Amino acid sequence: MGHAPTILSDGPSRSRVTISDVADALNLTKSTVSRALNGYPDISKSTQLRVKRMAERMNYQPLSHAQAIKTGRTRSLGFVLQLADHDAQRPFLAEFLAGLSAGSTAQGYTLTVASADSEAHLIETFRTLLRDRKADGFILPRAMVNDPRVELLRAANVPFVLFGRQADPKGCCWFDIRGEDAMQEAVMHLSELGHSRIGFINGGTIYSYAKLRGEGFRAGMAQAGLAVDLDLIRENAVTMDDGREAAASLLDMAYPPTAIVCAVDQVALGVYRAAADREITIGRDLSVVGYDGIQEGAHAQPPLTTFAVDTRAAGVELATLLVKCIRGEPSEDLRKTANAAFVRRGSTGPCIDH
Amino acid sequence: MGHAPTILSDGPSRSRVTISDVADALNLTKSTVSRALNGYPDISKSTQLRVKRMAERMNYQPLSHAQAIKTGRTRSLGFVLQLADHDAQRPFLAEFLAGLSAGSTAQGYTLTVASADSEAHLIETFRTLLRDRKADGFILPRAMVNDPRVELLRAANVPFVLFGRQADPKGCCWFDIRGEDAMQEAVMHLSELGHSRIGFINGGTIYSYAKLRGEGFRAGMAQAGLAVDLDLIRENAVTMDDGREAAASLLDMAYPPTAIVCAVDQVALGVYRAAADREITIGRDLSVVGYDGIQEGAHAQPPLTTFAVDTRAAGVELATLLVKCIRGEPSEDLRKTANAAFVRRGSTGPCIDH
DNA sequence: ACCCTTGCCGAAACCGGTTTCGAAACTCAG
DNA sequence: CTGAGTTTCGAAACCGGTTTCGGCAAGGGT
Repeated sequence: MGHAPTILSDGPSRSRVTISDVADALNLTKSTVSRALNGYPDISKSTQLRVKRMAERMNYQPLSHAQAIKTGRTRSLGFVLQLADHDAQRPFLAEFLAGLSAGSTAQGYTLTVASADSEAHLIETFRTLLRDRKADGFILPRAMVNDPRVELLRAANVPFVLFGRQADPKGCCWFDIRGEDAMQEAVMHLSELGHSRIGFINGGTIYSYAKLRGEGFRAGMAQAGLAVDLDLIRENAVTMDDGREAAASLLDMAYPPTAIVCAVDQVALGVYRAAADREITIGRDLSVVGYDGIQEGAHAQPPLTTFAVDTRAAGVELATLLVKCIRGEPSEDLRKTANAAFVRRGSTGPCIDH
Repeated sequence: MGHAPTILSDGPSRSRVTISDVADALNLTKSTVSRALNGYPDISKSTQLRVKRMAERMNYQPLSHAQAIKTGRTRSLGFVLQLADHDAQRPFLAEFLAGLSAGSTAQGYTLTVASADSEAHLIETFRTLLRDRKADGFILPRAMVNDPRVELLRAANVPFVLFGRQADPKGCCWFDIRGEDAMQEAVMHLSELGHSRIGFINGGTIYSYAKLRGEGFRAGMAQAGLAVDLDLIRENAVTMDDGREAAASLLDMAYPPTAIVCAVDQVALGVYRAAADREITIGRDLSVVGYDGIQEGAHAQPPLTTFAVDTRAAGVELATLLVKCIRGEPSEDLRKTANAAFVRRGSTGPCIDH
């Protein structure tokens, strides 16, 4: 834990170790030191080693904005948070950001955060960020089906990674959780409990995950040998109120479903409310499965059966991918997915309908 | 919404407007342009105007990292988020960060975010951030009583602002919500409802707000003409589980309180659980007041009476203060507080004890 | 008419790096 | 021993700004 002696000498003499200091210490020129540290082939192996050792010993670290002036790269990753999609990302944000910044610093990058309140403001924000070279690449949370950010960055030829997938993968890197697999598994779980009238409340239609999760639900029904009843499907629910409303319309049907799969935990909690309004006991009269793994789910009554997403790990992964993308690795090699973890809790139980 | 024509010309020719371009356009040297834009007194008013107009017209914006190399200032604000204090800050983070970044960009600054998982790692993170000049100043959330961040930055003579106050104000700027006033108001509210046995569950002892809120509670009791019963006071509760535990010990007393004031909403929700465990109906058998204004409070059963904090506005305020601090305004002038807004909901009701 | 300010601006150094260019030294074949 | 080809490095330009310094012209006092 011991760090260099005089990093922060008091007073105005807080001068850093510069590349010239390293050069002087070795009786070399700074150009040689620079090339040695950057691994140029015209520096002998031996001096390269000498330089790297000395740099280490002197605790030398190039000033990122000093190199940026010539190279154009700041060694920083950009993240623009949108205030529009309210509750959707709020609970995850802390974890996600923690992951992002941890991943960034692990790669020697910093994280620059900006915000935008409207969509127009959003791409304007990207524009100025680009113009001022504030970031070498961007992390785009919540991939959308027609994503203006993707269009902009693709056109500008700036590296970016998506949290979520994209129909047109051209130039896209991404990391995503296979929500479709989770939906499928949810249906299988319910089917094994004896449910056959299974409702589905899908998430925000503008997001690319909605289509996938819808497909996952259908795949699950097919695998369980159940017919999909379109009357039991609702789309575009994001908030708790959305969920309450959608669930209301399902529960008030003549033959209501005995189980409901939700693409989003918040929505599942809305289903709880709709059920409470009708004195339906969740876990007994109605089974509910969510997706996301938010805290409130664990504390709900009964605790929500759901799929936990490791948002933190996703952040780390995305930062790592983005740095690789910036370093020039082909984007086809930079697409990864992972699975959510099924968390069985009290909101699902055997079907007692007939 | 029209922006400059060729900000992002495709291909490698995406050259920006530099200071030399502006100089050439005016038949001046770049030194003159620089001094004109920075308001040096040795440039005539007329040319200063000419330069500023032309810079505007050409959409010129100095490259922050190019100036940083000489000035040492990056025009960016640093924010280190601590992963240790879990739930405490999670719900607010999105709003807070939105405020910070909005405030930063409004001042022409960017926001650089780093993270640290332990306290040792925390100050190490600050050290490298300082060494690499990643930020001109720092926003410190959750002021603590003995705050290592304050000591470090004070010693290094680096500008910073606190969200929260500090006992030793030397060199400190801050913005804070007057939680003590809220606590006092909470007691008055309960007293007016007829409560006299009022419990108090305070927040994390390491944070500087705890002492203040404790004083506020006592001030409220004094104002209401009630004696403070030390048996009804609990300290250092931050999470929901903490709250449940503290409430349990209060409710299991021979003469339990008829109302409980909580320094933190999460803790208040823990009180809900403890009450539910004992089939005590909140709002009727027991009144509860929280503080923070988290969403879950509004959705709880019954909705939680609390004090809403405008976290977003706090972020904006802090960023603004920090920029002023960086610009050299004396820190004594940079200390502001605001009040939380009382939100009366269903968790408080008349005392029906006797 | 002369000198001394003062106002205003250009020239040039500088910040901490990167990158191009050319030359010295060292190889190796003939 | 010589000449061509390689390594390996230093010198210097450059990136986009800031800041110091000095000079020229206008103004003011005597």
